[in-house]
Amino acid sequence: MTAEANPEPDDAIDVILTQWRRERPDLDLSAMGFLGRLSLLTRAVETQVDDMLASHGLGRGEFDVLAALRRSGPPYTQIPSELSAALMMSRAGMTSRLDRLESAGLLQRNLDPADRRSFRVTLTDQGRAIIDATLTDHAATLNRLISGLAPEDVATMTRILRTMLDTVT
Amino acid sequence: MTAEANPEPDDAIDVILTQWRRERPDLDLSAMGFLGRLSLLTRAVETQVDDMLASHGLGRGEFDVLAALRRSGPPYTQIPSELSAALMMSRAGMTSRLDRLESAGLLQRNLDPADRRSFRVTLTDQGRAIIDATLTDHAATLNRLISGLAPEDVATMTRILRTMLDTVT
DNA sequence: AGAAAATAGTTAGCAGGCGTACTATCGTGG
DNA sequence: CCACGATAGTACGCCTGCTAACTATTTTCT
Repeated sequence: MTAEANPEPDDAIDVILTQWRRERPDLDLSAMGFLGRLSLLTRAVETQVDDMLASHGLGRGEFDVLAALRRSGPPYTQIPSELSAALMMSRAGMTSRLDRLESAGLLQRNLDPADRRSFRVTLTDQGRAIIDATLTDHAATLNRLISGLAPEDVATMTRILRTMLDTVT
Repeated sequence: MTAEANPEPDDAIDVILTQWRRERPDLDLSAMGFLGRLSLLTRAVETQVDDMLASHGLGRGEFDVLAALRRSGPPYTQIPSELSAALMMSRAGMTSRLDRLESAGLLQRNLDPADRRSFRVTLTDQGRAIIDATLTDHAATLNRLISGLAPEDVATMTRILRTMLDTVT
């Protein structure tokens, strides 16, 4: 590999693909480069988001719960099953997230007058303040992460990702 | 939203973005749709890969270790620190992965003649057989996941992902 | 109406990461 | 040449997710 002024130099994934070509020339690697980079990028994005959230005292799980309540609009109330379904996680996991957030004073569990098996989970004023501040920072962080991309590339990616999500799910 | 024959109907992310526009019209959401779909897609891909790996009796962590050893070529040997660095994880986590894989008989830890602090981790014949069979299935799974995409879309995505990885990392 | 099935939430125990602290060994600057 | 900082691996305890099992309640079906 002695290319001069190669516009796309080898990255970590290229190195791995070269190894596979040598060791397993029978494999069709056409998807591996794409999906490997997808995975690496998601990991990098999540790391940066997690750092930003940590500066607001939140973990990603907690942030997701507060954001789901916030975007549902006033009175910022959902029941635990709705939240676990919206965030694609187990109800047991939601129980412990809610425990943490309630201990931190960011939300309340009140009795559900319509269903005595359930609760009404509501943002406190403090929770509302924290999620609103964090969201401002969050949007800025995400925008910074894509700032190196041409706007048409963002549009293209969005279109393709939408297609893939449709077929994969 | 009463568009007829909309070529791109609303998906889960569109619904969320609509909520944010109503609740937080001050936020610049241009990155959120893109990165939200990126995250969802990665999650979907990982779920499918994990299911495939489970049918070979492997977790993703174990698979990654075996694959790193396999693609390093004969004699399929690395030291634990190399592996933890290559897989971007802590050495403590690598210790427990290696414990599991050694108990399962898929690799061996031998003394490193050159450095008595370290070990030489090597695939066993059984480990070699399992990773080779799993890799065949893995490549097929990844190719199936992108089978709904036009080849030029795969190339476009790869180019953009490469750019982003460069800037984000 | 009443039995049976479904649903809501929690608890308990397991899994697999991480950071920290520790021991053993290596390498290097005086 | 040897003391001391860096490095390799590990044990320990914590965190946060999961599944399974359980109780309480609601819904459905006959």
